[in-house]
Amino acid sequence: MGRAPCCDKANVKKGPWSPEEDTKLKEYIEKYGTGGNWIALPYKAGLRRCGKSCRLRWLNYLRPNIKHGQFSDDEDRIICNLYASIGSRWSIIAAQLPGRTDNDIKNYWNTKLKKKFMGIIPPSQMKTLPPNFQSSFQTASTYQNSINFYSLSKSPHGLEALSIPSNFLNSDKYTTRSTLTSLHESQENLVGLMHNYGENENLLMFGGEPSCSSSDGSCNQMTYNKDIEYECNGSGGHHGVQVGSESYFFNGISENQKGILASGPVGGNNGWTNGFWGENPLPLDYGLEDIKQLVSTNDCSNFFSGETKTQGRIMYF
DNA sequence: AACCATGCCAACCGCCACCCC
DNA sequence: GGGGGTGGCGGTTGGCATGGT
Repeated sequence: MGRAPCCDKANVKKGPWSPEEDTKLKEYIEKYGTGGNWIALPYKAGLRRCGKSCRLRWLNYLRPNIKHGQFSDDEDRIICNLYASIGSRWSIIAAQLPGRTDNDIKNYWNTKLKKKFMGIIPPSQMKTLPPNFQSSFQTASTYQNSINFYSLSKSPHGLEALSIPSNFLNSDKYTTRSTLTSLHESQENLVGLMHNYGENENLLMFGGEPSCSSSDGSCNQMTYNKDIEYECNGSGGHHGVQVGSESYFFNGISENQKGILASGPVGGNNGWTNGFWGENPLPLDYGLEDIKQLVSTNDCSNFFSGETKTQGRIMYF
């Protein structure tokens, strides 16, 4: 026996709202409020709509001070920063943008921002890449100037922004726009460097054989797997942790902003790492306190809801 | 002009957490 | 304590608009 529906599906109207329905709903809520019960509201307001539909219509369109239309550069930046930090928690992101709804931001991200910051590699550059990486990889060649690593961890430090010095990178490796290997090696160096941060449980690990996977066959997303073994610093001091196969997603390329956002499982269930590095990385300067609070109140092993916990992600900005 | 592909966004669906009885 | 009802959320879909061939 399935779950009881929230309304009588046979007798409710679906689809776009008419101006008359909008007026009815708006007038009712302005006069009586929601009464804390959306399910009963449509009946009281004389609407043949599901309560959930009324709620959505009010929250996303009818309520006062809703902002529609063009997103500003500031809003873009905030969305990207927060997405980089907390993922697709649209309601939390929307809370940082007065007048914007989670649905609006979600649509905006999915239709525009994602493409803006995770664009497809131009065909001219694709030729320069090894076949396996074509349409997946722009290479790390332009990211060498500085590295910033933002970590989210379960450590007592909570959220930390770690600046990694530019001389960390071997510029020879990083200035050749060639293969995944150079990036791979640099990333392994990064792991070593992160390792040196001592108390943190945070580590970032890359490696192994790339493979292309994409639901639409366009191959603009690549999964990168490897059986790996590495050490991390746990709360009890240094100890070795062996980890099985790990996957990272490479989600496209952008010419506009250079950098990488990465996240991945660390030490089994011991932590979760999420980071961004690159040239002129977006400053993580907005909503940091909010994020800190989120981190402090959330189990970071579940921080990326909906993600397979054994998988990580990489995105290009 | 007609057809097709793509973009966009409002709305829906289903899951889950929370609250109250 | 637990079970049902509800709200909230994120993912997905459907249909209209626009652009390209």
